[in-house]
Order: sequence, then structure tokens, then C-alpha cells
Amino acid sequence: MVNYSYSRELRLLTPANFKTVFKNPLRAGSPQLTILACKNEFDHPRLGLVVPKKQVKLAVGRNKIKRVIRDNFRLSQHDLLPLDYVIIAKGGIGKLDNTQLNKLTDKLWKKIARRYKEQQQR
RNA sequence: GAAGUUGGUCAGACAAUCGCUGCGUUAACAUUAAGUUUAACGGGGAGGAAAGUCCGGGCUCCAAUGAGCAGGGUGCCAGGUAACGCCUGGGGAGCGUAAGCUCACGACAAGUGCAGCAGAGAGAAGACCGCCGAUGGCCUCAUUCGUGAGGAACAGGUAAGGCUGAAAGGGUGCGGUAAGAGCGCACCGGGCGACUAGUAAUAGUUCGUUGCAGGGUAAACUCCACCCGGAGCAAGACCAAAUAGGGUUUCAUUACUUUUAAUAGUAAACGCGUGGCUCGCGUGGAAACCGGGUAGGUUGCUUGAGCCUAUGAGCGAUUAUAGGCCUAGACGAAUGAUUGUCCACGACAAAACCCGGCUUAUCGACCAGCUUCCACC
Repeated sequence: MVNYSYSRELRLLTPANFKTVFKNPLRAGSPQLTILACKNEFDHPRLGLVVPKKQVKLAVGRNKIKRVIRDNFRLSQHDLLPLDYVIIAKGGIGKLDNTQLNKLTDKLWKKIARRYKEQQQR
């Protein structure tokens, strides 16, 4: 059976982890979300989330976005390339409902996978 | 039944699948500074405001003998409480037919200040229009030469009426007067002092006294009474790598003296510039122990002024006793996602050391008390 758990190994835990991703990232964007990705030393992907207070005012809203994206990541973790991902929320994300948000993240996973392959071929 | 008012309760429900988190049990693994890591099972897992951070406390560290000053806060009375700026009951004022609601409600007669425009005058006020002109003077007439009558309004008197304003220095009436005026009187109102009721704020169709004495503003300074040490869980406590660095001891090293012998003793050095002094630069070994402490980790961290029920005390806030219950504890931060069914189609909004309040936001649903109106018996 496939393991869909979301343990601590799959998260970016310290500010240092985030910094390394920010330094030299691959980008895939949309008006509502941006994904940054970067190689890591593991054979599994890791996720970090950034939802600024500026973009989503209420704590309830910020939590909801994080949870939906996190769950999406958890379920699709085996299809993703083993990279460190940082997802940044942008303006207008609060207007999306859960299904829209899921579709959008799926799209961006594919997009960033394509970019990564292009870079490797070069 | 309608409208209103007060208090309280709830905060979509159910099922399946996949997760997260900490607790308990079991198993495996590891034993390095720490029961650390992994797996399985069981039973927990946001709010009435978790919010704003506006008050009050606990807790922790720092400071401290107490008191005062400064600064800040509170402000009718009594009670409740760990405490409060909160709550309860009472008084007063205002609003409402009523149930009920609202109030920053100490002192402007301690002192100092402030008040646009208008208005004559705004605080021991003032005289523009007005009223009077008794008294003194002026003019005319009469005269028994003492004065009398009339007039004007110069001096003067006055504040009734008008005017201005949010507000004009008790009100109404009668007397009084030249005209007026608490000038006098009656009634009403006010002040002061008793008395009575009440713990008190305060009240009184009570008694006496006082012509009545100066309006507002203290969220103006101020005065009076009472209260307040500072900083905060990133508080604080503990464990503690790697690397660098601190201290102590021993050994090593170097020089000199000594000895059979690094055996013993003394000094701290050694190298280079430079042969020596001085000066400058560079180097200064090893081990053990001690202390501080960074990364990181543990703890503080949820059993508490706790909740529920019953009984007693109290108008009530609350409290006493007995019994029962354990109800989130994260740290890149859990409490979710997907699908399905149903309905009244789900508001405001998420813990971060913990409590008690206040304030603000909020789709609705339900329960109880009370008031007014209508209908029926």
C-alpha cells in the first residue's frame, strides 16, 4: 500500500532551509500562487509554505490555504520530483475556493516539473 | 396573537476514505547530553467572543527598610471578589405608557483660568431704547413774597418692560413708590442648622432660622479621598555538542646550577632582526579537571481563584459544605482535506503561560421571566 503520510521529513523546518531555496530557485507562477523549487540531498520532496499577512488578512484564511495546499502536496508527493518547494501566496488567493485551489496547484506542479527537466537537458 | 424588553443556551448534522498532533498501552530500534526514533491500537483535539490588548490578578526574574516626592489611575453609597476601571443591591438625575434603559454622578463658597457671535451689560455686571424726575437747579404763569401750579428733561434716581443670547443675579401676587427695587408681606422655591428614617448615599406634607449670599465649565489647571515598585513565558530554570576561547594542575620544552642518573632545585621562555642590552615581530606542545556558554534540546505547559450536580446562607453579585469529573497544549506551528446524503444552506472569526472582566464583530435557532395592546372565556 502506498504511504500518504506527511511526516516531518517532508517539511522545510528551519529558516536556513528556506534561504537555500530562495537563493537559486526555479519558478512557476500564476496570479495567485508562485512555486519556487530547488534541488535537495534527499530522494523525497519537501514543502514550505509562505502566506503573508498582507495578502490574507485573517488567521482563519491563512490556515485554510496552508491546509489545502499541504493536503494536495501530501496526496501527490509520489508524483513529484524530489525537490525542495516553497509556495508563496499572492493577492486574490482568498477568493478561490478549495476545488479551484487544488486545480491550480496541480497545474503548477506539472509546470515546474517541465521546467526542471528542461534545465537538466541543457 | 402582535409589539417590546431582560436573562440564558446552541454555533450545520451524519457517514466513508486519506492525513496531522500530543496522551496512554504494546512492540521494535538505539543507548550519543536528555526516553530519542519508528510502528500498531485506544481514547482526546479552538471560541463565545479564541479578536482588540483596554483594565485587574496569578506566576517568574530584577530591585527593595519604611515613608515621601514626582508620575499615573479611580471618583454617589453599601456589598461581593484574589483583584479591578468589573459585578450586585440601593440613592439621585434623565428617557420611555410600561417592563426597562442611560449617566466621567466628589469639590467652582480654597485659589487661578476659560467662554466665538450677538448684546448696553457675561460675574459682586450693566443703562441702548425706556420709566421717573420725589430732591437740587432751569423756564413759564400766579403770588398774601412764605410759596404754589405747570413745563422741558440738565444733574440725578431706577431696573418694571423692550432688545441680545445657550445663559441676564429666585418665581407669582399684593402692598409700596416720583418711578422702581425682597424695600415689606403671603405662597412657592433655595441656603443653613436641628429632628426623624436609613449602615450610608439620601429622603421628609417635620421644626427652627435666613431676604436669598456670587450662573456655567474640573474628559481646564487645581483641591480632597483612595489605589499603584519595574519588566515580562522571547519571563525564568535545567542539559549542553562542534569550533574558538578562559582558569587550575601535572608532564613536556628551554636556560642555569647540581647529581652516577631529567636526581633535585631555580627561573620562564624560545626563534628571527642582531654578537650583547633594549625594542619590535612571530611561535608557545600534551593530558586531566573546573567554570562560563553558542547551535540545539528539555522544562515552564496545563489540576485551575477549574467545571457539573445537590443542599444550606443571602433580595442579589457571591459564598459554605458534600459528591462527581479531568475537558487542546502546538513551536515553519496540529485540530484538516476529498466524496456522498439531508436541512432552516451555515455569520463573526482561530489558542500560543494561565485566569477574572470590559469593548468590538456576528447568519440564525431555541428556552424562560416581565410589560403594553388586541381577541376569547
